[in-house]
Amino acid sequence: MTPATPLESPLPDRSKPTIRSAKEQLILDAAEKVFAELGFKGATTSEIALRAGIPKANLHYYFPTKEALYRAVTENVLTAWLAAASSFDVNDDPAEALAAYIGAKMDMARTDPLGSKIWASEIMRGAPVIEDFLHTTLATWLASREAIIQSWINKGLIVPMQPRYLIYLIWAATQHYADFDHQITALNGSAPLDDAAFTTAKTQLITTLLRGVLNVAKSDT
Amino acid sequence: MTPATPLESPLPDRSKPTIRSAKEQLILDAAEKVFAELGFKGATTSEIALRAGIPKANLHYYFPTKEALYRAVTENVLTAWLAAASSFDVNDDPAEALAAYIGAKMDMARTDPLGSKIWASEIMRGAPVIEDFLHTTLATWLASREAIIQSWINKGLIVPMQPRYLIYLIWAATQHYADFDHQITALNGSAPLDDAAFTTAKTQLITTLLRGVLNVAKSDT
DNA sequence: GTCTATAATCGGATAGAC
DNA sequence: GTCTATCCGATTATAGAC
Repeated sequence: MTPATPLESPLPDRSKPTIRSAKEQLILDAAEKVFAELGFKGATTSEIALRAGIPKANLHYYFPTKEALYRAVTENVLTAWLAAASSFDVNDDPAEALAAYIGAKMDMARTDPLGSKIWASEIMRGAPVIEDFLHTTLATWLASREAIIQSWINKGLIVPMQPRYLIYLIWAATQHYADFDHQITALNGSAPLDDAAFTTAKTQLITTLLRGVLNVAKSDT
Repeated sequence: MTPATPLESPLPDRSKPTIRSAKEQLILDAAEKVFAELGFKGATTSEIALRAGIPKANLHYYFPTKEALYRAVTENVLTAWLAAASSFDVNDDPAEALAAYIGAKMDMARTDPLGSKIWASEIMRGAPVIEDFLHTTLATWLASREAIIQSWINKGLIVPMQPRYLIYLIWAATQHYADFDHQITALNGSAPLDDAAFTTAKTQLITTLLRGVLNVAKSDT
Protein backbone atom coordinates (compact mmCIF):
# COMPACT_ATOMS: atom_id res chain seq x y z
CA MET A 1 0.00 0.00 0.00
CA THR A 2 1.70 3.20 -1.12
CA PRO A 3 1.14 5.93 1.45
CA ALA A 4 -0.83 9.08 0.91
CA THR A 5 -0.66 9.46 -2.86
CA PRO A 6 -3.31 12.04 -3.72
CA LEU A 7 -6.49 10.59 -5.12
CA GLU A 8 -7.17 11.36 -8.74
CA SER A 9 -10.05 11.31 -11.23
CA PRO A 10 -13.12 11.47 -8.94
CA LEU A 11 -15.41 11.07 -11.94
CA PRO A 12 -13.71 8.64 -14.30
CA ASP A 13 -14.69 9.44 -17.86
CA ARG A 14 -18.37 9.09 -18.59
CA SER A 15 -17.93 9.49 -22.36
CA LYS A 16 -18.34 5.74 -23.00
CA PRO A 17 -21.23 4.90 -20.73
CA THR A 18 -21.57 1.15 -20.97
CA ILE A 19 -18.75 -0.54 -22.84
CA ARG A 20 -16.56 -1.61 -19.97
CA SER A 21 -18.40 0.41 -17.38
CA ALA A 22 -20.99 -2.27 -16.76
CA LYS A 23 -18.59 -4.84 -15.39
CA GLU A 24 -16.46 -2.23 -13.65
CA GLN A 25 -19.53 -1.11 -11.79
CA LEU A 26 -20.41 -4.70 -10.96
CA ILE A 27 -16.95 -5.13 -9.48
CA LEU A 28 -17.05 -1.81 -7.62
CA ASP A 29 -20.41 -2.68 -6.05
CA ALA A 30 -19.17 -6.07 -4.91
CA ALA A 31 -15.90 -4.58 -3.69
CA GLU A 32 -17.71 -1.92 -1.67
CA LYS A 33 -19.57 -4.61 0.26
CA VAL A 34 -16.55 -6.80 0.89
CA PHE A 35 -14.25 -3.94 1.88
CA ALA A 36 -16.96 -2.59 4.20
CA GLU A 37 -17.32 -5.94 5.95
CA LEU A 38 -13.73 -7.06 6.12
CA GLY A 39 -11.57 -3.98 5.68
CA PHE A 40 -8.75 -3.64 3.17
CA LYS A 41 -6.56 -6.42 4.45
CA GLY A 42 -9.36 -8.81 5.32
CA ALA A 43 -11.03 -8.54 1.93
CA THR A 44 -9.93 -10.96 -0.78
CA THR A 45 -10.09 -10.48 -4.51
CA SER A 46 -11.51 -14.00 -4.79
CA GLU A 47 -14.46 -13.05 -2.61
CA ILE A 48 -15.06 -9.83 -4.54
CA ALA A 49 -14.92 -11.66 -7.86
CA LEU A 50 -17.25 -14.33 -6.50
CA ARG A 51 -19.84 -11.78 -5.43
CA ALA A 52 -19.49 -9.90 -8.72
CA GLY A 53 -20.11 -13.18 -10.54
CA ILE A 54 -16.90 -13.09 -12.55
CA PRO A 55 -13.66 -15.08 -12.53
CA LYS A 56 -10.94 -13.68 -10.36
CA ALA A 57 -8.60 -13.12 -13.30
CA ASN A 58 -11.24 -10.98 -14.98
CA LEU A 59 -11.29 -8.71 -11.96
CA HIS A 60 -7.55 -8.26 -12.24
CA TYR A 61 -8.01 -7.27 -15.87
CA TYR A 62 -10.18 -4.29 -14.90
CA PHE A 63 -8.35 -3.43 -11.68
CA PRO A 64 -4.74 -4.57 -11.87
CA THR A 65 -4.20 -4.69 -8.12
CA LYS A 66 -6.31 -5.00 -4.99
CA GLU A 67 -5.09 -1.60 -3.89
CA ALA A 68 -6.15 0.05 -7.16
CA LEU A 69 -9.63 -1.38 -6.68
CA TYR A 70 -9.70 -0.19 -3.08
CA ARG A 71 -8.65 3.30 -4.07
CA ALA A 72 -11.38 3.43 -6.71
CA VAL A 73 -13.97 2.46 -4.10
CA THR A 74 -12.56 5.01 -1.68
CA GLU A 75 -12.78 7.80 -4.25
CA ASN A 76 -16.49 7.18 -4.60
CA VAL A 77 -16.90 7.45 -0.84
CA LEU A 78 -15.06 10.76 -0.73
CA THR A 79 -17.12 12.15 -3.59
CA ALA A 80 -20.35 11.32 -1.78
CA TRP A 81 -18.99 12.73 1.46
CA LEU A 82 -18.15 16.07 -0.15
CA ALA A 83 -21.62 16.32 -1.68
CA ALA A 84 -23.26 15.97 1.72
CA ALA A 85 -20.82 18.42 3.30
CA SER A 86 -22.13 21.24 1.14
CA SER A 87 -25.56 21.04 2.78
CA PHE A 88 -24.04 22.94 5.67
CA ASP A 89 -23.80 26.07 3.57
CA VAL A 90 -27.27 26.59 2.20
CA ASN A 91 -28.53 28.57 5.16
CA ASP A 92 -27.36 31.35 7.42
CA ASP A 93 -29.67 30.42 10.25
CA PRO A 94 -27.92 28.02 12.62
CA ALA A 95 -31.02 25.98 13.36
CA GLU A 96 -31.75 25.42 9.69
CA ALA A 97 -28.14 24.91 8.66
CA LEU A 98 -27.45 22.39 11.40
CA ALA A 99 -30.74 20.59 10.82
CA ALA A 100 -30.01 20.36 7.10
CA TYR A 101 -26.52 19.03 7.68
CA ILE A 102 -27.55 16.49 10.30
CA GLY A 103 -30.43 15.39 8.07
CA ALA A 104 -28.17 15.01 5.05
CA LYS A 105 -25.67 12.96 7.02
CA MET A 106 -28.47 10.75 8.39
CA ASP A 107 -29.82 10.22 4.88
CA MET A 108 -26.35 9.23 3.73
CA ALA A 109 -26.04 6.74 6.58
CA ARG A 110 -29.36 5.29 5.44
CA THR A 111 -28.71 5.14 1.70
CA ASP A 112 -24.99 4.41 1.68
CA PRO A 113 -24.01 2.64 4.89
CA LEU A 114 -21.20 0.82 3.09
CA GLY A 115 -19.39 4.04 2.31
CA SER A 116 -19.49 5.02 5.95
CA LYS A 117 -18.13 1.63 7.00
CA ILE A 118 -15.27 1.85 4.53
CA TRP A 119 -14.45 5.28 5.91
CA ALA A 120 -14.50 3.97 9.48
CA SER A 121 -12.36 0.96 8.62
CA GLU A 122 -9.89 3.14 6.75
CA ILE A 123 -9.56 5.50 9.72
CA MET A 124 -9.18 2.64 12.18
CA ARG A 125 -6.26 1.16 10.30
CA GLY A 126 -4.50 4.52 10.29
CA ALA A 127 -5.92 6.05 7.08
CA PRO A 128 -3.00 5.23 4.76
CA VAL A 129 -5.03 5.99 1.64
CA ILE A 130 -7.00 9.07 2.72
CA GLU A 131 -4.36 10.60 4.97
CA ASP A 132 -3.70 13.37 2.48
CA PHE A 133 -7.41 14.11 2.25
CA LEU A 134 -7.68 14.39 6.04
CA HIS A 135 -4.94 16.99 6.21
CA THR A 136 -6.08 19.04 3.23
CA THR A 137 -9.71 19.01 2.11
CA LEU A 138 -11.21 17.81 5.38
CA ALA A 139 -9.08 20.06 7.60
CA THR A 140 -10.00 23.06 5.43
CA TRP A 141 -13.68 22.18 5.47
CA LEU A 142 -13.61 21.77 9.25
CA ALA A 143 -11.86 25.10 9.80
CA SER A 144 -14.35 27.01 7.67
CA ARG A 145 -17.35 25.46 9.45
CA GLU A 146 -15.78 26.15 12.81
CA ALA A 147 -15.58 29.78 11.74
CA ILE A 148 -19.26 29.79 10.81
CA ILE A 149 -20.29 28.26 14.12
CA GLN A 150 -18.03 30.65 15.99
CA SER A 151 -19.77 33.58 14.27
CA TRP A 152 -23.11 32.18 15.49
CA ILE A 153 -21.68 31.98 19.00
CA ASN A 154 -20.47 35.58 18.75
CA LYS A 155 -23.97 36.63 17.73
CA GLY A 156 -25.42 34.81 20.72
CA LEU A 157 -27.33 32.33 18.53
CA ILE A 158 -25.36 29.33 19.79
CA VAL A 159 -24.16 28.73 23.33
CA PRO A 160 -20.43 29.20 23.88
CA MET A 161 -18.55 26.03 22.97
CA GLN A 162 -15.68 24.58 20.95
CA PRO A 163 -17.26 24.25 17.49
CA ARG A 164 -15.17 21.28 16.42
CA TYR A 165 -16.50 19.03 19.15
CA LEU A 166 -19.99 19.79 17.92
CA ILE A 167 -18.95 18.72 14.44
CA TYR A 168 -17.46 15.52 15.85
CA LEU A 169 -20.71 14.91 17.70
CA ILE A 170 -22.70 15.23 14.49
CA TRP A 171 -20.34 12.95 12.60
CA ALA A 172 -20.41 10.36 15.35
CA ALA A 173 -24.16 10.38 15.88
CA THR A 174 -25.06 10.11 12.20
CA GLN A 175 -22.42 7.64 11.06
CA HIS A 176 -23.33 5.38 13.96
CA TYR A 177 -26.53 4.44 12.13
CA ALA A 178 -24.43 3.17 9.23
CA ASP A 179 -21.39 1.70 10.96
CA PHE A 180 -23.37 -0.04 13.71
CA ASP A 181 -26.46 -0.97 11.74
CA HIS A 182 -25.96 -4.61 12.63
CA GLN A 183 -26.06 -3.81 16.34
CA ILE A 184 -29.08 -1.55 15.91
CA THR A 185 -30.82 -4.29 13.96
CA ALA A 186 -30.03 -6.86 16.66
CA LEU A 187 -31.42 -4.55 19.35
CA ASN A 188 -34.50 -3.99 17.20
CA GLY A 189 -35.47 -7.66 17.36
CA SER A 190 -33.30 -8.68 14.39
CA ALA A 191 -35.24 -6.41 12.03
CA PRO A 192 -33.60 -3.37 10.42
CA LEU A 193 -35.13 -0.03 11.35
CA ASP A 194 -38.06 0.62 9.03
CA ASP A 195 -38.51 4.02 7.41
CA ALA A 196 -40.77 5.27 10.18
CA ALA A 197 -38.35 4.29 12.94
CA PHE A 198 -35.43 5.80 11.07
CA THR A 199 -37.32 9.04 10.56
CA THR A 200 -38.04 9.12 14.28
CA ALA A 201 -34.36 8.60 15.07
CA LYS A 202 -33.39 11.34 12.64
CA THR A 203 -35.96 13.85 13.89
CA GLN A 204 -35.11 13.15 17.51
CA LEU A 205 -31.40 13.56 16.87
CA ILE A 206 -31.95 16.94 15.23
CA THR A 207 -34.25 18.04 18.05
CA THR A 208 -31.86 16.94 20.78
CA LEU A 209 -28.79 18.53 19.24
CA LEU A 210 -30.53 21.81 18.43
CA ARG A 211 -31.88 21.99 21.98
CA GLY A 212 -28.37 21.29 23.16
CA VAL A 213 -26.64 24.12 21.33
CA LEU A 214 -29.19 26.78 20.34
CA ASN A 215 -29.34 29.78 22.61
CA VAL A 216 -32.89 30.43 23.73
CA ALA A 217 -34.15 33.90 24.46
CA LYS A 218 -32.70 35.09 27.74
CA SER A 219 -35.95 36.69 28.92
CA ASP A 220 -36.23 34.42 31.97
CA THR A 221 -32.88 35.17 33.58
CA MET B 1 -15.29 -18.93 12.72
CA THR B 2 -17.98 -20.83 14.57
CA PRO B 3 -21.07 -18.67 14.88
CA ALA B 4 -22.52 -17.34 18.10
CA THR B 5 -21.18 -19.80 20.62
CA PRO B 6 -21.71 -18.21 24.02
CA LEU B 7 -18.60 -16.68 25.55
CA GLU B 8 -17.32 -18.41 28.61
CA SER B 9 -15.01 -17.70 31.58
CA PRO B 10 -14.90 -13.89 31.67
CA LEU B 11 -12.31 -14.01 34.42
CA PRO B 12 -10.02 -16.97 33.66
CA ASP B 13 -8.68 -18.35 36.90
CA ARG B 14 -6.53 -15.97 38.88
CA SER B 15 -5.33 -18.63 41.33
CA LYS B 16 -1.93 -18.90 39.62
CA PRO B 17 -1.05 -15.28 39.02
CA THR B 18 2.19 -15.37 37.07
CA ILE B 19 3.14 -18.85 35.92
CA ARG B 20 1.85 -18.78 32.39
CA SER B 21 -0.16 -15.60 32.80
CA ALA B 22 2.77 -13.37 31.99
CA LYS B 23 3.20 -14.53 28.41
CA GLU B 24 -0.52 -14.94 27.88
CA GLN B 25 -0.96 -11.31 28.83
CA LEU B 26 1.87 -10.32 26.51
CA ILE B 27 0.09 -12.10 23.68
CA LEU B 28 -3.32 -10.66 24.57
CA ASP B 29 -1.94 -7.12 24.63
CA ALA B 30 -0.31 -7.52 21.25
CA ALA B 31 -3.40 -9.22 19.84
CA GLU B 32 -5.64 -6.39 21.04
CA LYS B 33 -3.61 -3.90 19.05
CA VAL B 34 -3.43 -5.96 15.87
CA PHE B 35 -7.12 -6.96 15.92
CA ALA B 36 -8.09 -3.32 16.56
CA GLU B 37 -6.12 -2.13 13.55
CA LEU B 38 -6.83 -4.89 11.08
CA GLY B 39 -9.96 -6.69 12.23
CA PHE B 40 -10.24 -10.43 12.73
CA LYS B 41 -9.59 -11.46 9.17
CA GLY B 42 -6.94 -8.87 8.46
CA ALA B 43 -4.89 -9.69 11.54
CA THR B 44 -2.20 -12.37 11.30
CA THR B 45 -0.81 -14.55 14.03
CA SER B 46 2.68 -13.81 12.73
CA GLU B 47 2.18 -10.10 13.29
CA ILE B 48 0.78 -10.68 16.77
CA ALA B 49 3.65 -12.97 17.69
CA LEU B 50 6.12 -10.46 16.29
CA ARG B 51 4.71 -7.63 18.41
CA ALA B 52 4.57 -9.87 21.46
CA GLY B 53 8.24 -10.69 20.91
CA ILE B 54 7.76 -14.45 20.77
CA PRO B 55 7.99 -17.08 18.03
CA LYS B 56 4.76 -17.75 16.23
CA ALA B 57 4.64 -21.38 17.31
CA ASN B 58 4.82 -20.29 20.91
CA LEU B 59 1.68 -18.21 20.41
CA HIS B 60 -0.10 -21.29 19.09
CA TYR B 61 0.93 -23.14 22.20
CA TYR B 62 -0.95 -20.70 24.44
CA PHE B 63 -3.83 -20.05 22.04
CA PRO B 64 -4.37 -23.01 19.73
CA THR B 65 -6.18 -21.06 17.03
CA LYS B 66 -6.46 -17.50 15.85
CA GLU B 67 -10.16 -17.58 16.68
CA ALA B 68 -9.52 -18.73 20.27
CA LEU B 69 -7.17 -15.79 20.74
CA TYR B 70 -9.71 -13.41 19.22
CA ARG B 71 -12.44 -14.68 21.51
CA ALA B 72 -10.21 -14.22 24.53
CA VAL B 73 -9.53 -10.62 23.51
CA THR B 74 -13.23 -10.06 22.89
CA GLU B 75 -14.17 -11.35 26.33
CA ASN B 76 -11.93 -8.73 27.92
CA VAL B 77 -13.69 -6.04 25.90
CA LEU B 78 -17.11 -7.21 27.04
CA THR B 79 -15.99 -7.33 30.66
CA ALA B 80 -14.80 -3.74 30.51
CA TRP B 81 -17.98 -2.68 28.72
CA LEU B 82 -20.19 -4.15 31.43
CA ALA B 83 -18.19 -2.43 34.14
CA ALA B 84 -18.80 0.98 32.57
CA ALA B 85 -22.46 0.19 31.96
CA SER B 86 -23.09 -0.03 35.69
CA SER B 87 -22.23 3.64 36.16
CA PHE B 88 -25.67 4.41 34.80
CA ASP B 89 -27.27 3.04 37.95
CA VAL B 90 -25.57 4.88 40.76
CA ASN B 91 -27.94 7.81 40.73
CA ASP B 92 -31.65 8.48 40.54
CA ASP B 93 -31.24 12.01 39.26
CA PRO B 94 -31.23 12.01 35.45
CA ALA B 95 -28.66 14.78 35.13
CA GLU B 96 -26.23 13.03 37.44
CA ALA B 97 -26.88 9.55 36.08
CA LEU B 98 -26.46 10.61 32.45
CA ALA B 99 -23.41 12.71 33.23
CA ALA B 100 -21.82 9.81 35.09
CA TYR B 101 -22.52 7.39 32.26
CA ILE B 102 -21.30 9.71 29.50
CA GLY B 103 -18.23 10.49 31.57
CA ALA B 104 -17.50 6.82 32.17
CA LYS B 105 -17.84 6.01 28.48
CA MET B 106 -15.58 8.93 27.56
CA ASP B 107 -12.98 7.77 30.07
CA MET B 108 -13.14 4.30 28.55
CA ALA B 109 -12.65 5.70 25.07
CA ARG B 110 -9.59 7.50 26.41
CA THR B 111 -8.02 4.67 28.37
CA ASP B 112 -9.02 1.70 26.20
CA PRO B 113 -9.53 2.86 22.62
CA LEU B 114 -8.46 -0.55 21.33
CA GLY B 115 -11.39 -2.30 22.97
CA SER B 116 -13.78 0.11 21.34
CA LYS B 117 -12.20 -0.46 17.94
CA ILE B 118 -12.42 -4.21 18.30
CA TRP B 119 -16.09 -3.84 19.18
CA ALA B 120 -16.69 -1.62 16.15
CA SER B 121 -14.86 -3.97 13.84
CA GLU B 122 -16.74 -6.97 15.21
CA ILE B 123 -20.09 -5.24 14.66
CA MET B 124 -19.16 -4.13 11.15
CA ARG B 125 -18.37 -7.67 10.06
CA GLY B 126 -21.73 -8.88 11.33
CA ALA B 127 -20.86 -9.71 14.96
CA PRO B 128 -20.37 -13.47 14.53
CA VAL B 129 -18.66 -13.82 17.93
CA ILE B 130 -20.73 -11.44 20.07
CA GLU B 131 -24.08 -12.02 18.39
CA ASP B 132 -25.36 -13.94 21.39
CA PHE B 133 -24.24 -11.15 23.72
CA LEU B 134 -26.11 -8.56 21.64
CA HIS B 135 -29.38 -10.47 21.89
CA THR B 136 -29.12 -11.34 25.57
CA THR B 137 -27.03 -9.23 27.94
CA LEU B 138 -26.97 -6.07 25.84
CA ALA B 139 -30.65 -6.21 24.88
CA THR B 140 -31.59 -6.70 28.52
CA TRP B 141 -29.36 -3.87 29.66
CA LEU B 142 -30.83 -1.57 27.01
CA ALA B 143 -34.42 -2.43 27.94
CA SER B 144 -33.86 -1.74 31.63
CA ARG B 145 -32.21 1.62 30.94
CA GLU B 146 -34.95 2.55 28.52
CA ALA B 147 -37.38 1.92 31.37
CA ILE B 148 -35.41 4.19 33.67
CA ILE B 149 -35.30 7.00 31.11
CA GLN B 150 -39.00 6.52 30.38
CA SER B 151 -39.74 6.94 34.08
CA TRP B 152 -37.82 10.23 34.00
CA ILE B 153 -39.89 11.30 31.00
CA ASN B 154 -43.08 10.37 32.85
CA LYS B 155 -41.97 12.53 35.78
CA GLY B 156 -41.32 15.44 33.43
CA LEU B 157 -37.58 15.44 34.14
CA ILE B 158 -36.63 14.54 30.56
CA VAL B 159 -38.31 15.81 27.41
CA PRO B 160 -40.52 13.26 25.62
CA MET B 161 -38.42 11.06 23.36
CA GLN B 162 -37.56 7.50 22.38
CA PRO B 163 -35.02 6.56 25.08
CA ARG B 164 -33.11 4.10 22.93
CA TYR B 165 -32.04 6.73 20.41
CA LEU B 166 -30.61 8.73 23.28
CA ILE B 167 -28.60 5.68 24.32
CA TYR B 168 -27.39 5.25 20.74
CA LEU B 169 -26.40 8.90 20.70
CA ILE B 170 -24.32 8.47 23.84
CA TRP B 171 -22.66 5.31 22.51
CA ALA B 172 -21.90 6.97 19.19
CA ALA B 173 -20.58 10.23 20.62
CA THR B 174 -18.28 8.63 23.17
CA GLN B 175 -16.94 5.72 21.14
CA HIS B 176 -16.15 8.14 18.32
CA TYR B 177 -13.20 9.45 20.35
CA ALA B 178 -11.75 5.94 20.42
CA ASP B 179 -12.70 4.57 17.00
CA PHE B 180 -11.78 7.73 15.09
CA ASP B 181 -8.85 8.87 17.19
CA HIS B 182 -6.62 8.84 14.12
CA GLN B 183 -8.94 11.27 12.33
CA ILE B 184 -9.22 13.48 15.42
CA THR B 185 -5.45 13.48 15.72
CA ALA B 186 -5.03 14.41 12.06
CA LEU B 187 -7.50 17.29 12.45
CA ASN B 188 -5.63 18.39 15.58
CA GLY B 189 -2.44 19.05 13.61
CA SER B 190 -1.22 15.44 13.86
CA ALA B 191 -1.06 15.60 17.65
CA PRO B 192 -3.35 13.48 19.81
CA LEU B 193 -5.73 15.42 22.03
CA ASP B 194 -3.93 16.28 25.25
CA ASP B 195 -5.64 15.79 28.60
CA ALA B 196 -6.94 19.35 28.71
CA ALA B 197 -8.48 19.14 25.24
CA PHE B 198 -10.02 15.77 26.00
CA THR B 199 -11.50 17.09 29.22
CA THR B 200 -12.99 19.99 27.28
CA ALA B 201 -14.51 17.59 24.75
CA LYS B 202 -15.92 15.45 27.54
CA THR B 203 -17.37 18.37 29.52
CA GLN B 204 -18.87 19.93 26.42
CA LEU B 205 -20.45 16.65 25.35
CA ILE B 206 -22.09 16.23 28.75
CA THR B 207 -23.29 19.83 28.73
CA THR B 208 -24.72 19.62 25.21
CA LEU B 209 -26.53 16.35 25.75
CA LEU B 210 -27.96 17.36 29.12
CA ARG B 211 -29.21 20.64 27.63
CA GLY B 212 -30.70 18.60 24.80
CA VAL B 213 -32.75 16.24 26.94
CA LEU B 214 -33.31 17.75 30.40
CA ASN B 215 -36.63 19.42 30.93
CA VAL B 216 -36.13 22.91 32.26
CA ALA B 217 -38.62 24.57 34.59
CA LYS B 218 -41.67 25.51 32.61
CA SER B 219 -42.10 28.84 34.38
CA ASP B 220 -41.65 30.85 31.17
CA THR B 221 -44.38 29.26 29.03
C1' DG C 1 7.58 -25.26 28.24
C1' DT C 2 9.92 -23.44 24.09
C1' DC C 3 11.41 -23.23 19.53
C1' DT C 4 12.97 -24.82 14.54
C1' DA C 5 11.29 -26.68 10.62
C1' DT C 6 7.69 -27.68 7.75
C1' DA C 7 3.12 -29.19 6.19
C1' DA C 8 -1.15 -27.60 4.06
C1' DT C 9 -3.76 -24.07 2.42
C1' DC C 10 -5.00 -19.55 0.77
C1' DG C 11 -4.53 -15.31 -1.74
C1' DG C 12 -2.68 -11.91 -5.18
C1' DA C 13 -1.29 -11.76 -9.54
C1' DT C 14 -0.01 -13.41 -14.36
C1' DA C 15 0.61 -16.23 -18.67
C1' DG C 16 -1.36 -17.49 -22.44
C1' DA C 17 -5.24 -19.95 -24.81
C1' DC C 18 -9.58 -18.69 -26.83
C1' DG D 1 -12.09 -8.83 -24.12
C1' DT D 2 -12.53 -13.11 -21.34
C1' DC D 3 -11.24 -17.08 -18.82
C1' DT D 4 -8.43 -21.53 -17.44
C1' DA D 5 -4.43 -22.91 -15.40
C1' DT D 6 -0.82 -21.81 -12.60
C1' DC D 7 3.02 -19.48 -10.10
C1' DC D 8 4.62 -17.91 -5.80
C1' DG D 9 4.56 -15.69 -1.54
C1' DA D 10 2.00 -15.44 2.79
C1' DT D 11 -0.58 -17.59 6.50
C1' DT D 12 -2.50 -20.94 9.79
C1' DA D 13 -1.25 -24.67 12.19
C1' DT D 14 1.52 -28.77 13.63
C1' DA D 15 5.35 -32.12 14.28
C1' DG D 16 8.99 -33.06 16.79
C1' DA D 17 13.71 -31.73 18.60
C1' DC D 18 15.48 -29.56 22.74
